[in-house]
Amino acid sequence: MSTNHEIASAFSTIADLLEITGANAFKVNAYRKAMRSCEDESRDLGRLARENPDELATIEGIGASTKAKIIEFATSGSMGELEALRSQVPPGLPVLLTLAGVGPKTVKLLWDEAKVTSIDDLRSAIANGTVALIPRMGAKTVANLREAVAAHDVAGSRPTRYRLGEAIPIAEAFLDRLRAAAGTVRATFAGSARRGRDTVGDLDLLVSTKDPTAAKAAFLAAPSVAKVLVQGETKCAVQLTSGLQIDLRIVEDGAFGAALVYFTGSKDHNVFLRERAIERGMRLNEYGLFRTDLPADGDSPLPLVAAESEASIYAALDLPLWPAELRESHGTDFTQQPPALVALADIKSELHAHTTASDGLLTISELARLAKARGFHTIAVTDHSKASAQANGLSVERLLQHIAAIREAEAAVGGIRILAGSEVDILADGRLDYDDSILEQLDIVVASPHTALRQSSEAATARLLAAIRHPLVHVLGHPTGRIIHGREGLAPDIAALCAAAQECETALEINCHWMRLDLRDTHVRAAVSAGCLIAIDCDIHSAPDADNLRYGIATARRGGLVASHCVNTWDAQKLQAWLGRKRSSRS
DNA sequence: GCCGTTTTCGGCCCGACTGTTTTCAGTCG
Repeated sequence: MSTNHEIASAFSTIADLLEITGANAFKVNAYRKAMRSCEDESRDLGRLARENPDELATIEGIGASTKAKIIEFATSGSMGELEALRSQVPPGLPVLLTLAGVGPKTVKLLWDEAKVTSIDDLRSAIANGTVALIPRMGAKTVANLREAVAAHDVAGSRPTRYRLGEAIPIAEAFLDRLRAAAGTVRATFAGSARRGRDTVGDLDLLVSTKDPTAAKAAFLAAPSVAKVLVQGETKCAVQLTSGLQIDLRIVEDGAFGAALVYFTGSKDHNVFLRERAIERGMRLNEYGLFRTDLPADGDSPLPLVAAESEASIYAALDLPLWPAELRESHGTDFTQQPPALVALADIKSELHAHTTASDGLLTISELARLAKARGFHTIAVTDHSKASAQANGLSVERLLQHIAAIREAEAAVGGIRILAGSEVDILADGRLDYDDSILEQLDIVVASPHTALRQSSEAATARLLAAIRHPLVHVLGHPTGRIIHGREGLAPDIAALCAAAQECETALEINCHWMRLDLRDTHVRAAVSAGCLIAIDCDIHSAPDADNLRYGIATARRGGLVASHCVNTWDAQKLQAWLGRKRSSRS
């Protein structure tokens, strides 16, 4: 676990323990906000605390107290406050907060009234009737608790997050159902999926309709629904057989924009918008933006200012419309004009793709036709190098034959530039898997780490810096090698990589596969602020992989990337010039 | 605990649904 995650986790635990002990709710919130900021910070907080501690207080949500705790953790490896709280609360108690429908008040009640200090205690107390004797614990609540404990036994205590590429297709299947329902006007997904986060805790769907009953019925009747969690007039929630929760909000079409703002979040961004509304004598909720500063007129409704579109609401709050992917709290000044983010339609080339020569499923020609069909002017064939034996990596002899085959295919297919390239392994010590004399014969070199992905941060930094600075390397492929929910990957000094990449004009890759998304959003933000070039590539092994582009775009947008710094948006001439320039600058 | 061109003290978003109650507390997003 990275230092940032350890610190975030400590703040999260402090928040949980404070909540159970009945501390001020705003204090609890402050720790939760500090937790999110630590998770989203691209710099290493341990290093920052030791080398430049004053910087800590400039991070959104970090003040004097949390700054001191970060420094304490960085120097001593623990937090006194956390240990003190732990001594007051039985260790098995915070886990109860993960039970569905159980919050801090319920945990405290169970602890005080039934001496429950763990899931096992709760299970026994339900079974022997102790829980039913507690005030406000009716039959229904006890049954819900029993069910929550059973669900916990199946799923484990960790709330599962779902990878974006797993969740989006499910969302779209539900949207198809909703759009087919009578009366539906608009339907879309919102929440963290719309913000393009690499994983989502649940899915949030929004529908505007003239027939709420039909929308609700279509939603609840979906075949993958295992359990209905909530069903009201405007709000429903279900759990799928996979465990994924889907929330649906039903509104009139006139309120679609307000509901979309509310349901897209982030939570912190909603708070920001609502506070800004208050400052201007208005109130923002999911139904619209309303004036509250006019003389009260009995029971008449508040005058509506804006509701039908997101743009109208932002405009009425004197704000430019911010793209969903940037609606997070990173100390962003939302009164400023947002960057013109790179979009799917801007992408004109794919620079990382495999063929049957190594571990891909497509031939060179099939790959080229796929890229051509997408309107790309260039596709790079970058099969694995010899060290990736498990991926049928190419020996030098096979690579040379492959280059010739690529030239032939380019002539045969026509109408698209096919670059002869390689995804060359970066060996553990930073050397590349082919000699320079071989690499020189290629049009493009993507250098990627595939092995030794557990080496130290220092070793990883040195290894990747060597590749970035290598004069024959154009792109650093999936720089950390992480697999979401699979492996952590390398933890290099991202700032150092970005500085070198900017200097050498080496592009850092955003690998679009939803299991990778590497670089991740926080890294892209660091790369963007360093002025780096970014490659957004699908690492195509089979035709459907090309559809992952949207996930890489989402990650790029979260990082604030504009088209001009994304090499895949360049026209063929500019791309070619960059590929050649790197070579000619070789000393 | 954080934050600040009206504030260094006194605020801190807003509403739906559920279950248990006869008006509301707790949870969730």
